[in-house]
Amino acid sequence: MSQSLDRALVILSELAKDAKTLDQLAEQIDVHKSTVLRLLRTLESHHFVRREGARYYRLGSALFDLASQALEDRDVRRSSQPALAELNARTGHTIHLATYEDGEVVYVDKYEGRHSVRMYSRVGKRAPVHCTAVGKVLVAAMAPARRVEIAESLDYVARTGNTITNPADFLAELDKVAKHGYAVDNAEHEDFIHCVAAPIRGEDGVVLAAASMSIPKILLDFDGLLALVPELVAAADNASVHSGWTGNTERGQ
Amino acid sequence: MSQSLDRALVILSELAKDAKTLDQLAEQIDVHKSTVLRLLRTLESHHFVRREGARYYRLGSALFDLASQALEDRDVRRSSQPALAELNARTGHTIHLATYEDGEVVYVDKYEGRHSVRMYSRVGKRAPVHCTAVGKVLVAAMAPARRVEIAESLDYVARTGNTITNPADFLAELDKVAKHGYAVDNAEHEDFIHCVAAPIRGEDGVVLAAASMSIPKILLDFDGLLALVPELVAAADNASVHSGWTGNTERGQ
DNA sequence: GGTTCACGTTGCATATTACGCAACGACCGT
DNA sequence: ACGGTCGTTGCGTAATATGCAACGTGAACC
Repeated sequence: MSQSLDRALVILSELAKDAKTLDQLAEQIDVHKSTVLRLLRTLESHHFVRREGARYYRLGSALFDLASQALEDRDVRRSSQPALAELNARTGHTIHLATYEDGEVVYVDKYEGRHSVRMYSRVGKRAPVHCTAVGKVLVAAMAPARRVEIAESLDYVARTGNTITNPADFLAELDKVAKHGYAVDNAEHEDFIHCVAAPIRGEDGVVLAAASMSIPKILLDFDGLLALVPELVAAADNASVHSGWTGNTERGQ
Repeated sequence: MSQSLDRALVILSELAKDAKTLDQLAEQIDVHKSTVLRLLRTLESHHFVRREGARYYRLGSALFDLASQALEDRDVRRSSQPALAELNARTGHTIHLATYEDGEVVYVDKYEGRHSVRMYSRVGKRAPVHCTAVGKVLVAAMAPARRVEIAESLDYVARTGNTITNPADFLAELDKVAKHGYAVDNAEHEDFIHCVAAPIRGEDGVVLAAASMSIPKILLDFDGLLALVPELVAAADNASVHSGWTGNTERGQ
């Protein structure tokens, strides 16, 4: 809708990948150097980008200034922190905290695992709902009608051989998730990793977010993964309590 | 330089303070609603803002996506992490990691203290160099000529009764800092808080960043603060080693 | 249940604003 | 000293963002 703003935002995404020169940027987004220069100058004046030496541009400090304010808003993040940090410290596995945002999952927090297998995830990154444990948990928490609506609007990109690729299977999976109170991603997103996830609830039992543990398959087989479910659910419930959840703890099987 | 982009960036800062409605934003930045709406739509399409309900706008996930990428770039942050986290865990005090960026200090990382006295600082926030311990450390590390240049370009806003308010005093302070290898902020920035800071060095001894401990005066008097200097310096040196510093450990007194 | 706000939203005409161009200038390497 | 590679500038043009006024929509109130 606003061309120059749009271009500026594209520039920011480009710079996120790597520091770039004016010419490189101009070529990549296919606009004249002078235009890019003007945009960069405006961005720079607000500290959204900074120059490195004479030619390179990098993302600036305003980004993490705004980001840390934006994150403080997300109360789940803070209230879940102790429980998740503890789980991470005790198990040494990678923990993600995620929320649902129009058709996708957004990672709101991440606790790096000790066995640092490079995982392509990051706070702020988005991922599909159909092939992630957190995605399943979040959608499973919605009203049946909404589930169907979402299930039918998805893209079902097959990330691995195990990825669910049609609405019917996805809805069936969601039923299971809703019944059991946790979700599994059996290498449906990335080939060498499987995950379990559980919901974090706030007042009135509304699901605010989902917490997951991601473990390389080489490190733990599927049965071993399932054995971790109780620990994860316990941590998620603990986080729920700190997030305003007052529902009964003896959840019906 | 680019009006619409400029306005959009202002909108983002406004939203950082609090979620706002279209009308509120239009009034605050003094442009027509329809204009704001178009900007918001573009921002929304890139996930820089998100709608909350029908009327409220909030900062979106793209911000922390970019921010975490931007922060990963700043290697000091990662390499200093273990040493600073340890110091924070052991002492329970608030630790800041900061870098210098055109005339100001930028907080790159923060480890919250246990005695959670509300401090008005945040990752990404900027602060003046003349009244912060980290600022003194960073400027003191520069060549004498550059120090003078900076000292003369500063604003010297008096934040408290102790704030240094002229170039001569600031330069004298910098000499002391350079000589001792650490800096003190004796309630020069905020009335009830004093700090100590030390440099973190990389290859060739270049100062990459400064680490500081901030402590409420009620909790510890000035002598007590000074007594913490060795611990801080040790942690900073440790961080230096992990940041590529190979200089001699027996620094001349 | 109807009336009234308080918003968000749309289409359109205007000129302001951002655009691309081409020439300039700074810097670096040879 | 020369060529090349970038960043930078001024300018005329027209595309683009703007403000306006009218329209929807939802909630609140009587």
